[in-house]
Amino acid sequence: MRKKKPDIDRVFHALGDPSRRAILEKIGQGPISVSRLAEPLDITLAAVVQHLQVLEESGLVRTEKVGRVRTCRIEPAGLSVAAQWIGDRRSMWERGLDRLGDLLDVSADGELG
Amino acid sequence: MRKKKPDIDRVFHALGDPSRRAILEKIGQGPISVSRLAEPLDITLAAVVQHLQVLEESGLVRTEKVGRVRTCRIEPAGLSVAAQWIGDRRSMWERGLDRLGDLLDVSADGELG
DNA sequence: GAAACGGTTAAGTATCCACTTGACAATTAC
DNA sequence: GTAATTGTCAAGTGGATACTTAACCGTTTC
Repeated sequence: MRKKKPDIDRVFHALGDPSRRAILEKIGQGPISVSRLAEPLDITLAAVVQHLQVLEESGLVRTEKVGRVRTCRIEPAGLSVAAQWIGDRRSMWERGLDRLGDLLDVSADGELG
Repeated sequence: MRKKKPDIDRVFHALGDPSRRAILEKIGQGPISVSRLAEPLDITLAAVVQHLQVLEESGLVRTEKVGRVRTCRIEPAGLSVAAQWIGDRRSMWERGLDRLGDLLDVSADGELG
């Protein structure tokens, strides 16, 4: 099955790694350089660069090099892809459960955006 | 780095595989048995069972065995975990792009996507 | 009881993936 | 120019992961 990666694949795969999420969150606090990103992370610069490549290809991050410094920033549209995929299914399935809900035990749930 | 998997890890990792998403969507149409799930999928029953294990451990799917038939159904709370993680970051970052931008060291660039 | 059905499990394989090291390139500082 | 800074690239390693086959177990059907 393993072949090429559609967008949604890349995004979810990118988000599935804790180091990558840590990097994302750091970048989310504001534009930042690669080496500053690597400092607190317990992995080598090279590893961070590889993660950044994944994040960039997935559309979650945008980077730009000026002089010898590459600056990373969040690309919010990337997360939107995932958000929409999830949102679509969620509403679909929750509606579906309403129909069957009478027959099943949907008694105690308070989670709904 | 690779160690234990927090919830969010499992969910995103589970969603990162196309076969698993296909399985999810099928289950989303209504409760279904394992073998009926496998039929259209071009992978063996055994592989489907393994994917189901991942989906169940991630909280995206719930299964129940009656007699010799295991019935699979969606567990909407699983997706909620992912939805919330994304939602939190998304609003944070979108707000952040308006405000934090000029407070931090973004001195030399005024261009925004 | 035997055969068919529905699923489970174990073991093996090939690929992917996160990470490292180490050499190198380009920019900035001295 | 030389040295430090910042990042890039290539190759290698170990472990995870997606898949297969094949033996097996419990359930239903005959």
